[in-house]
Amino acid sequence: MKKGQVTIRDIALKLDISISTVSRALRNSPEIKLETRKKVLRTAEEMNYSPNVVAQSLRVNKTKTLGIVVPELASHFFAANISGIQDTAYKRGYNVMICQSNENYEQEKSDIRTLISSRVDGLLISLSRETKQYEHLTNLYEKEIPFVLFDRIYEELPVTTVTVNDTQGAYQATKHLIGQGCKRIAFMSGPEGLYICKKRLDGYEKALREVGIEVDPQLIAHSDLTERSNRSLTEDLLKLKSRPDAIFALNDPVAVDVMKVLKEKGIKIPGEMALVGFTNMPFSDALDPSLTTVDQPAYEMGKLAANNLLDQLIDPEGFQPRTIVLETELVMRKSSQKK
Amino acid sequence: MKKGQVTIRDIALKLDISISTVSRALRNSPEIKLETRKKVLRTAEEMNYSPNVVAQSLRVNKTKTLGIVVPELASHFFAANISGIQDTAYKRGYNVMICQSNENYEQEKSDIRTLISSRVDGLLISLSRETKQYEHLTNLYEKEIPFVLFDRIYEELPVTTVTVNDTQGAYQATKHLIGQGCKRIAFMSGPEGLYICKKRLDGYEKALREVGIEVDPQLIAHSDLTERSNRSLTEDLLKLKSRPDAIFALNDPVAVDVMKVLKEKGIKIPGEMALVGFTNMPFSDALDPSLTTVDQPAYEMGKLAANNLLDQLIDPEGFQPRTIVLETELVMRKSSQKK
DNA sequence: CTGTTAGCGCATTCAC
DNA sequence: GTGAATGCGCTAACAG
Repeated sequence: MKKGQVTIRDIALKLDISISTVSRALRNSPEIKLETRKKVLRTAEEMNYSPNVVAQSLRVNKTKTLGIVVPELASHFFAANISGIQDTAYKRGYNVMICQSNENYEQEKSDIRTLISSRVDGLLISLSRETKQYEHLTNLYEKEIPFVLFDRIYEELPVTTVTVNDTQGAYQATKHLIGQGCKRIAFMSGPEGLYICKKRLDGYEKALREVGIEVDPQLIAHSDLTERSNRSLTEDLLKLKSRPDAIFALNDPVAVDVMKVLKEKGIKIPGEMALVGFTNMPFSDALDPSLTTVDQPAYEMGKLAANNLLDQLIDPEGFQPRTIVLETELVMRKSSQKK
Repeated sequence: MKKGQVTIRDIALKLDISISTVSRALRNSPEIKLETRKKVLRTAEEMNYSPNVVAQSLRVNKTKTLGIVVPELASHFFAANISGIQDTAYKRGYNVMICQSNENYEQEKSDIRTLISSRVDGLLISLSRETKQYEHLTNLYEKEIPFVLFDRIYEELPVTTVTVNDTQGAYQATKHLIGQGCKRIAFMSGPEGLYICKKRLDGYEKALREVGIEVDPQLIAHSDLTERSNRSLTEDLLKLKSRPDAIFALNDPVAVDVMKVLKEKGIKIPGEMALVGFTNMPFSDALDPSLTTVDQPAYEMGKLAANNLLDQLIDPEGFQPRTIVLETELVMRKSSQKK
């Protein structure tokens, strides 16, 4: 921040009028003579005036910035979320401040603390995979700091949440595999506590039960989502006496790791093993075979989350928490089509 | 931002001491009695005090936040850059405020204006592909607002820049293709004005000249980087009487589009057409054939850019602009190996 | 070691 | 329609 920045005081001095007049003129207050306003606007322009948002924020007790906490930035899904949030916020005159928890609970708490100190007007949060306690969220709630949860949510609080219909998506995927004639469908999941894992497991089980296939715990793997873990669990699945004929992966990155192992072992996809992912990340269509997956509208999620938070900020009284669930869509490609 | 936030005044009142003592205790000023400090810290904790960074910023004329302007958030390369910046900033006590220009010059200008209004202490900027004028940058420079350019840079200003050695990377890639026996190597580039396009073209040409291959303008395509453009230009290359036997793509996303067209046409990769990308994005190794590419250390770039900006902020006198060029590394995979 | 005072830049009463 | 005065929460002289 430069010291030399011009202030409304400088403008007032130059025009020999009062600070308050300048302030009013700049804010297009109706009580200012058109002439004066024009004069002020012009000299502001000339002097290259740029309002000090920090001072404004202190004065009006609002920063017009949203805080974002995501597990990770360099994941396409979250990047797309943030992109949606940022575009929306910008359009409505808000800035965004971003923190990543790096999937770490302590970091997540610290991020929230930092953003609160920065007095963001509201928060958009997607939980880390380590997060199993939620005092930091109840705390926010009690302090009446507006926040919205998205994707990796916590359900026990009356706040707005935005997710995709994870259960439905997993159901569609599993149903599709069944339709392809698969009998032993494995689910390569993530950490058991994670919201999306639970929901997707529900959908997976529902689809199986519906056609009378018993859920076999051996076919459900809980990866910690590292490539190492994804790979070794895939190998474990392959070692089963009664090997699966399909794998439904928690998300596309996991599916990619599974695919790599299958290819290395010379297992034909989808012939010997059908494969379905979740997310529809870019380039999932460029894999070979192209990856069947459940499309998750990440940008749209970010947009919705931001718009709902902003609505709440603008009209706190009229606010009612919403549970927004976006529908998913199965994108059928080659990795699962046996016919 | 909640009205109910406790201030140092509240703490002072409760402890019946002065505001400044509280302030000093909180900041671990050495002139405060240990006992008082402890007392203050404890009640601050009890009262759930969170310092008002806005007020601090106004007072000290520093916000401890960095502004970031990137063309796009949902691109892995920039997301990884930002991740590096964010981690680094956070470690050194800074926040980041992020804007995306969406590859639009006007938006880029507007983003910078917004961040300046927010009084960020410094900026990290990667230019949009539309940016062909640079007054907004010279303007920043004249105002003495510290900023660093990365990846998509402008060279005519004495500011710190961080890039990879684009020329060298392109040279390595082309050299490698030549080594594989390719005789007619096409370069699928992007907008001519873009820094990285110019630099990579240099490397490409250098490698060709070195072995006495004449640069054929027909083999150099300038895509606008949309899938549509990438595809149609690929098709154009295939229609040439003297068809290329290799394509070096500006980056991995372009390479993916090229690969799709080649596969659709049944052209063997690398047999009939070798292919090399640039970036080493995630999953470029999961493509089939796996993509030979030039690795670009995006996270590292962000880290370096942030650290250099922060150094400049902390010691403005001792500051000298640096031109930081990271070395690239050719990652040889299947899409280019004929032997 | 601690308290008093001033002021960062701005929006907003309250006067006139 | 405009100006003077006040204070947002905090830090930093200046006193003692």
